[in-house]
Amino acid sequence: MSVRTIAGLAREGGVGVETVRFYQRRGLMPTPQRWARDGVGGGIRRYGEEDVRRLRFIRSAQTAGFTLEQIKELLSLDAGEDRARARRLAAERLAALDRTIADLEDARAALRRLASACASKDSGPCPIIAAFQGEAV
Amino acid sequence: MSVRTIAGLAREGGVGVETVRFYQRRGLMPTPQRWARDGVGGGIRRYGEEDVRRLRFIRSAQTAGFTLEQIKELLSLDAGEDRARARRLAAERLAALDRTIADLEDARAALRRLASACASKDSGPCPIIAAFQGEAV
DNA sequence: CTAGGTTCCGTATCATGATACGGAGTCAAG
DNA sequence: CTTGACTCCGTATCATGATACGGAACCTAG
Repeated sequence: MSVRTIAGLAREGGVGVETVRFYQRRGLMPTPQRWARDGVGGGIRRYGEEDVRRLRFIRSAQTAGFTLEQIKELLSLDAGEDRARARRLAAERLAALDRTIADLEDARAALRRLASACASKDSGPCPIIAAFQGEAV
Repeated sequence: MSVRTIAGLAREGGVGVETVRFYQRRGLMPTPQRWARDGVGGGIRRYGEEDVRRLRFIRSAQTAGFTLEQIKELLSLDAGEDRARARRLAAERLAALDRTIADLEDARAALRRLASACASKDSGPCPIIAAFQGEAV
């Protein structure tokens, strides 16, 4: 499985074909040469392991909260020389990520309060809004 | 500070005036009666503490990952009797939240790998994509 | 009582990430 | 050498959450 079409690439990356094409238009994924047959015209584009890794990286970086624009920059840095820039992007995202995780943990606590406030009985008012009020800011 | 206009409400809720109006259109925030003066015509709408709490709840619930549609339902449940439904929504979101937090922690680990892989020197290629490859699936 | 800042309201536009559509080209199996 | 699935490409549309605009009504200070 070293060479695949766009559908195979999409499958391995866990996205749809249209999404791969969307990334190509945005400059996040390469648009390889068409595999010309003997004569005229282009054929079908082929993709390799490198492309699968790249696609998976995009998904991971998205999870980390990078926007597609930032991911595009990271991809260009991957090959480039500007380690300082790469480090700075990583550090910024790391800080933002830590804030996000802290916020989500507050939210989790609120949800637990909500769940336990509504735990017993099957009817009667359930103070949903109140359960979210005691949050650390 | 018990009565305020939309601008005051927005400020206390940490959002813009247009956002409050957007929530009103979406049915997330009430559109109170205009404070009619003596005679004809409406006046300006006024908002109280209750509205501030409601607005802040919306922001918190958003942080918890609820969509505006789901938040709308939560708000209707807050006053209602269907504790079972409320509990189920909370449990579902809690599970999703735990998955999200786990994903973000993986992402954080990847970012740390990236930072340390690029730590020394100020130039030369920096294996950004590779830093994201060793993730727990 | 008038000038200015707000409010109100409908409608339009944006940003981000993705998905849909349709027609022409390509390919592989039968 | 056809048929049916897939590719390619441009363009259109969606979903979500938010912001902008513009004119009429309103309200308050001076």
